[in-house]
Amino acid sequence: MASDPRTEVESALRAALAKVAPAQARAHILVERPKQAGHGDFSSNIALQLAKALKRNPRELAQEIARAVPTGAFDPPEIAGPGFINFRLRSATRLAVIRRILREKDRYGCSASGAGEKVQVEFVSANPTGPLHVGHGRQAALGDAIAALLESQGHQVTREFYYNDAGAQIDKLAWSVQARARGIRPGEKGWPEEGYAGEYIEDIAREFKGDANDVDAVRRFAVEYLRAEQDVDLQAFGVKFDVYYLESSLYTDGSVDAVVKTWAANAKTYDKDGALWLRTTEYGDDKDRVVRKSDGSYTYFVPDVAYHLTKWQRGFKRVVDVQGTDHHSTVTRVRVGLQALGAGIPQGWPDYVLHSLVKVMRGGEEVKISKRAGSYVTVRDLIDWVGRDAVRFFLVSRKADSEFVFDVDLARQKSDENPVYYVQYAHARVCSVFAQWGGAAARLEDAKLDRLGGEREAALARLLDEFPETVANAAREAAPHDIAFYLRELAAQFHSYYNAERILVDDEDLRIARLALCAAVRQTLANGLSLIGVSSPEKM
RNA sequence: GCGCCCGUAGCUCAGCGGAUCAGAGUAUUGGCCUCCGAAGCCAAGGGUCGUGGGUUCGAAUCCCGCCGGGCGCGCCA
Repeated sequence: MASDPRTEVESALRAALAKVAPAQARAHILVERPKQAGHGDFSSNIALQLAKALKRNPRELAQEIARAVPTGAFDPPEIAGPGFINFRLRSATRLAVIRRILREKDRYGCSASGAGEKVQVEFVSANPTGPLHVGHGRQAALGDAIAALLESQGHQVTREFYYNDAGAQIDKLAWSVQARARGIRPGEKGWPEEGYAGEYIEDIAREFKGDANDVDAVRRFAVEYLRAEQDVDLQAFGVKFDVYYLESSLYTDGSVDAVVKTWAANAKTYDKDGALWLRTTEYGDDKDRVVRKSDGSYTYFVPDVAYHLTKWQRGFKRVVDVQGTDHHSTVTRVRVGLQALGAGIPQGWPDYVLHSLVKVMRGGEEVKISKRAGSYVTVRDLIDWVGRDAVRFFLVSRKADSEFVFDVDLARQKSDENPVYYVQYAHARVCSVFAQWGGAAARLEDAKLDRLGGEREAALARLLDEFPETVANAAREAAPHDIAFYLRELAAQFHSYYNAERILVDDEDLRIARLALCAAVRQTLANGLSLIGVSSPEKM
């Protein structure tokens, strides 16, 4: 079976290089996809890279390499600009991707490069002290998409949610609910200091039927209540977790104590001011960190390290933690704490995807509060305002570390100009053409693809061929926004094609060929949308 | 003050292991439905890529300074 076009170009260049410049035969060959169709299907700057080392004029060198390239899948390459070698595929080579997509179906874009390796994506990890906020929404959209991307590359992925069910924040929650159950309102005498003032506290207090004096019972009820509520929201968002990991379990099963003992055994700790300290400065931290406070309790990062140790012990060679940038100081500490265990964990492990916060704009103003949560906009608010698909598409269409302004009016009132509808519409349009055609899909297998000689058809095939490497790259970089941008581009190319050419023409061979191309577009759109958790409607 | 991140069209953002990288969407303006869905297409205007240096044959992209913004700098989580 023929390899894909990119590989053909790479190996052809490699062969040419062996002849022209044997000393550089092992040089890294970068093959790019030119943005302008006029520059062909693939392009390499190898002559520019090697010109200096070989003391050659780059254009002449390029010329020589180009002449030495074995052709077959493409036309003889051309030299352009300062010394680029541009490759134009033969039409049949380029269009072969259509048959590949129709054959691979929903596996198109997948690969086996992950080889079943266990990886974990931890995201959301919201403590059950209130409804999920928009930041959690961004994490849910990012984390779920990153997990799907890793799955597509053959990894065995675990989606995990970690939460603190027993700390000081939870006590605050319990006291707030308890006060509310006793009829005390926020700010009144007897209201806990920095208590939670949202309307949901009142709901929980009203639902609680036990003894309000039993703060443990109140706590259990409130945690259970909020966990259930968060699950409802996550379900509405289309996100499922494989594992919910409780921080409290790390204390009860001895993991936390074990971590501290290991540090001590490794001589990484010392006593000072009645507290126990970890020598994190040995690993580049600004200053040493307290492990056990003078009151005997542990600081938060100890269970954090214990938790990550369990991830390592559970066999996850790659772990991606999705968190807000406000947690970036924990990155160093967790990694350092793991190093100090001497467990053979790599220095840069785990990976972190840190996202900036989301600012919600509506009616030209920033929305800072919601009725239910009090001090912030919730995931539920966003879903109610613009729908799940739009929320998910919007929240993954930006790099994680860029601040994101979520314009509710753009996503809602002008829904026809919303990028998610633009992409979905392309999908629905193809479906509509097929509905009108009414033929059997099997007929597409024999499509005479050589009938597709148009420039727009070539452009579409080129773009379709890029999908697998786009997915692989997005998975490697944990960057779902690449998929969102790809989808918009593919939808644009398709809409343009659709407006320029009629699909259901009288010429049967041409009609079937065009339908095959459309089917490939539809499949690729659906595969991409699925990766970012957005539906592919057949009608809109 | 220190650390990390970010400054690219009016607005929201891609591109940043250098070249074929000045881009998309939106907004504005002008065209396109007796014909597969106009939730669409075609076209125009709009940016010295925050700023000043440096490295390079070549910098939005790499390095340094400065300015502006975000986040973090607890025996809080």
